Amino acid sequence: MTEPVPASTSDSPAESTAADVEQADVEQAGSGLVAEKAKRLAKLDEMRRAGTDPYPYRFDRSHTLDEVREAHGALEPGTETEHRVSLAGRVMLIRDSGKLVFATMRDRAGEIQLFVSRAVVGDVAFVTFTELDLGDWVGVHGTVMTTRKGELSVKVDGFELLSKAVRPLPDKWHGLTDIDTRFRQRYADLIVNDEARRAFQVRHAVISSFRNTLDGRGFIEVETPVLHVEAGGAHARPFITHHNALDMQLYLRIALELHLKRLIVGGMERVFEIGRIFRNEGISTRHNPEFTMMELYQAFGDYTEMIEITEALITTADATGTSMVTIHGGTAANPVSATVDLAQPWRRARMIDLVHEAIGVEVHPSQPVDQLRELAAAHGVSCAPRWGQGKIIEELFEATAEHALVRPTFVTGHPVEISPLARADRHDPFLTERFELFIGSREIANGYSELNDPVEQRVRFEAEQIAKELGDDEAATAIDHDYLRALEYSIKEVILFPTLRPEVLG
RNA sequence: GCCCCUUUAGCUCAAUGGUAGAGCAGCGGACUUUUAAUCCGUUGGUUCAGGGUUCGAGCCCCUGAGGGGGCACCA
Repeated sequence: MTEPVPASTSDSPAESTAADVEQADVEQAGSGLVAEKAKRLAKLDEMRRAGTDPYPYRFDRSHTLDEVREAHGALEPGTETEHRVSLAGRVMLIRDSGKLVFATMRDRAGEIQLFVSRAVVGDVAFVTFTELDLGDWVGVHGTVMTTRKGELSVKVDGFELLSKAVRPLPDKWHGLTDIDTRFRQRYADLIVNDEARRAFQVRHAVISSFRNTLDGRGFIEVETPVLHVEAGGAHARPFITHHNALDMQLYLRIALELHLKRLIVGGMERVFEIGRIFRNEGISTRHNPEFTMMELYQAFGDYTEMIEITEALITTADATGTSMVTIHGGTAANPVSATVDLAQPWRRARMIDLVHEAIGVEVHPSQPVDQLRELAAAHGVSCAPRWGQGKIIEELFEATAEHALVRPTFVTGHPVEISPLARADRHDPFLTERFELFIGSREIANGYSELNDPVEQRVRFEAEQIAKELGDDEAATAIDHDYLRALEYSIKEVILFPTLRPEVLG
């Protein structure tokens, strides 16, 4: 990054040039990178001496690169048009063949080839163009054409540097592969890795679709506090912070739930929030201390309606333009892939039935606990002494059935023991009206008919000894409502700047 | 937190304990339809850090740091 010279400084650019500053670094480190930067900084000084601003204030483009491709993508090879365009983009590749230079330019939406002929732009401008570096941003003027091979190009007749890149790009073919470097220098990752850019476009499309879908169903988007007096709504260790004026300890929220429920109490009937939450736990490729979660709550419905909404949210968010997707799941040792048409109805199955399918033996929370313990042991699941039937069934499910849930599957009927907030199944008092959506062997959504009997809720909480959840009683006991906690985004590939250990800059 | 793997040029990667290399990028040269352009030449290194063994360490040993994977926990 080049710092602009402050207007008040008495140093003139000629007395203290960027190249001079860099020269000290050359002597210090002497690496190829420093030498390369020094060359590019010297070019900047040269341009300024010649009266050209290497970082001009503005460039008015006529089209984005995908617009040009859309309008002229069908041109026959060897076509010249009169269509004039002004385009802006970053120089990604240069192919110099003497008196003719080809360059690949890219903006956020596409790429196009620049056709720069010495005979067209003139000797001086041609040399200037060949002095561009990979990574520079340029604005070009010219006409749309195709080469003999049919490559859509712009025959450049004028151009200007829009922003000089002082640091070289990563390998033009391999890009950046080191995951650590990709996250630390996300800007470089976004420049060279198509998949990195695409992930965030898809993420935006999905969230935008969620908003549209919920808006169409009468949901209101809200923002609730991030700073909580009590960190509730989930089981997780919170971040602790402090408010000076109140001299009070506060927690960063670990869930959206508590305030959204209060809004249901207040009669808003249908609300949702897409918000950042914070959990002070381990960091891994799939766990970031801060991540985005969506929760939505609807009064008067039950969990079957929430299942329907969940399926609609995802099938409507066709960010890829097709309902056919390939899903990767299974385990690391035994990966499984499935190509699925999301438009087909998704399977719904009770947890106990999935366990039955997997091990060939029927299970139910009403069974004697010793019987389930033996079954668990037979499948390599070691049980803690305090575990009841419900917990053992869940562990059996995770050990024997979960990995096979590659296609979207709603797992329902979780045992009461492991679902302290869910209402009992109206047909089976040992189970709850709850679901978890599994896609690719991973849980991505969770919801239920909420327990709304205050006495029963208190009994459950006390039985579970979940002290932190007790703060939720006020909201839970005041009204009759159902809720869904739905979709969560959890992988770092959709987080632009994941939390990393501080980098030591040499 | 535990186990395994890993860290070499700007990037992607090599290198039996015996002079640290290649491709790309960069630099110089040739080329007016290339497209990872091609061809010829060429610069560039605190081999993550600190100790140790050895005549000699990128390589072996110890300690530490960063990263990746797995387990545990979760989302």
